[in-house]
Amino acid sequence: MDYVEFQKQVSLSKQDICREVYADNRNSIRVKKEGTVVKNLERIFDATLKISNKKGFQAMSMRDLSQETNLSMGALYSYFSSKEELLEMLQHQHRTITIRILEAYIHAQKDPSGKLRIAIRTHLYLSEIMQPWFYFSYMETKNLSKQQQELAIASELYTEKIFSDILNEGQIQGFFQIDDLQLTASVIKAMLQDWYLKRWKYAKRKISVDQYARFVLDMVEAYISDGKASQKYIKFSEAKGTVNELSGSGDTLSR
Amino acid sequence: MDYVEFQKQVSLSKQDICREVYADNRNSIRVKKEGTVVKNLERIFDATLKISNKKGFQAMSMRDLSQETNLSMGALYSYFSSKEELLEMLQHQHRTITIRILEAYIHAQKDPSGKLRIAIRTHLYLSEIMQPWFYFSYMETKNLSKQQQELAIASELYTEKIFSDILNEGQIQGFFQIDDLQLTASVIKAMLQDWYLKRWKYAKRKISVDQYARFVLDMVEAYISDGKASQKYIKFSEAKGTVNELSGSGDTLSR
DNA sequence: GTCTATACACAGATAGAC
DNA sequence: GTCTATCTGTGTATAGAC
Repeated sequence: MDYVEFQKQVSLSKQDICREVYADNRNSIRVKKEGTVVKNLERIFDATLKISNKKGFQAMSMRDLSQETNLSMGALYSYFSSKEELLEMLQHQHRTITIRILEAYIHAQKDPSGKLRIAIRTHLYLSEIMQPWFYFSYMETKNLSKQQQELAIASELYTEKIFSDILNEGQIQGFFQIDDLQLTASVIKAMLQDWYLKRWKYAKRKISVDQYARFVLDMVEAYISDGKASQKYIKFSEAKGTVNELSGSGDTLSR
Repeated sequence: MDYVEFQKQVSLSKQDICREVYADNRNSIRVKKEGTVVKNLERIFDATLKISNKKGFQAMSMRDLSQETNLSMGALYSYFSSKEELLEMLQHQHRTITIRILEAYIHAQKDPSGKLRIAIRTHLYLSEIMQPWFYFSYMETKNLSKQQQELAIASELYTEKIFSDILNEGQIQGFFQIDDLQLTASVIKAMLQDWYLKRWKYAKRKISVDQYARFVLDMVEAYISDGKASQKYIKFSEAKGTVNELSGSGDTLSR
């Protein structure tokens, strides 16, 4: 699987995301026509991510948002009851999508080597498609309430555990040779995060997400491989992995 | 060199830092008694880092800062002319100290393996001593002016170049075997950053900075080593490195 | 469903007493 | 050198017209 293939498979559109948000918030959103809601939520999310990722969510005023979306402040407040709620909607949606897609792809794999490979690629590819969402979630965690911060932390640890579970499985089955599973999973996450946190840098250098994925895999494999045998196995298994297609339609997220 | 040894060598105290800031800003700081300035700057910096790292610099009001420092708002404004200037002081000081100490330690090393090892350890140890400063600089870059943001980016790239230069030297001398120098330097940085960005996580798991340093070194060495020979060389060279002592006095930064 | 106009709380910053 | 009191702009949020 490469990035182009991943994009086709998930075809995760902005509309899809906004429809899902509407479904989850029918009570708090005062506007009732789905078409209108989806259209405006898309503008609101786009604008929020754009402005916040430039100068921070706290620094983005509702007047800024009003101008960027071409919606009045009154109109904005019929889609959420407070600025904080807008923040929570974005964070929640990001977490939900990430977990869902990551798990779907990993579960389609049988062996630990394939799982590890696909987990790393899926995370990178998803963060490529939804870069503004990933960046936003990371940088704006502080602005959440205590309660919502706990959720963000739990999600971070959960994702890490997905990786350490795979590593553990591979260790038990004798494919990997790892001293500290948790620490290994932790730095894998750090490398994945760098991709969306330092996007400007990689873009400037014209590093593609596939190049980066290849690099991370090489580095991780060099560390966890116990001699030539298991290393050969991993390299070989990269060729034969397949993934079930996932549902979705509409145009893709881009930025 | 381990962390305890590093701490003794640098003995980088809060007073030292504040004295330096005073020296750099004699014109803009209205208070003239050095003792008073140093004492109050220390309170101001402590409070700013504490509040900002919890809820963000933008979200910290001058009234928050006034309460935490036990200084009136009027008093605060005799140490800086605007909130933005306070931000710049912290960022500038952090960059200056980091570069100075990193370079001092690296230049004391002869061979690339020693340089790489000491560069990684020095960066980790310094970010351990000054964790609030590192975290702050990373998270608050957005709030800087365009001009100041350029400086922050330049600094980020400069640090990365320190690493890629070392890797390049090792490559030329035949110790390292690396496909992409820049990408390798980039993920090394990502791993170093994770240490101060996710401090809560490592603290909870009781991972010491020395454990983390050992782990990063192992991972990097596994990747850049070309067979057993060079790997042995690196491992061996770890034992014999020494570093010149650096000046400084007073109590150490802690948090 | 969206707009305009406005309430009112709080931000950063300063003047002048002590 | 520090404080108190206050100026003025901007923030979030809402009411009520259309």
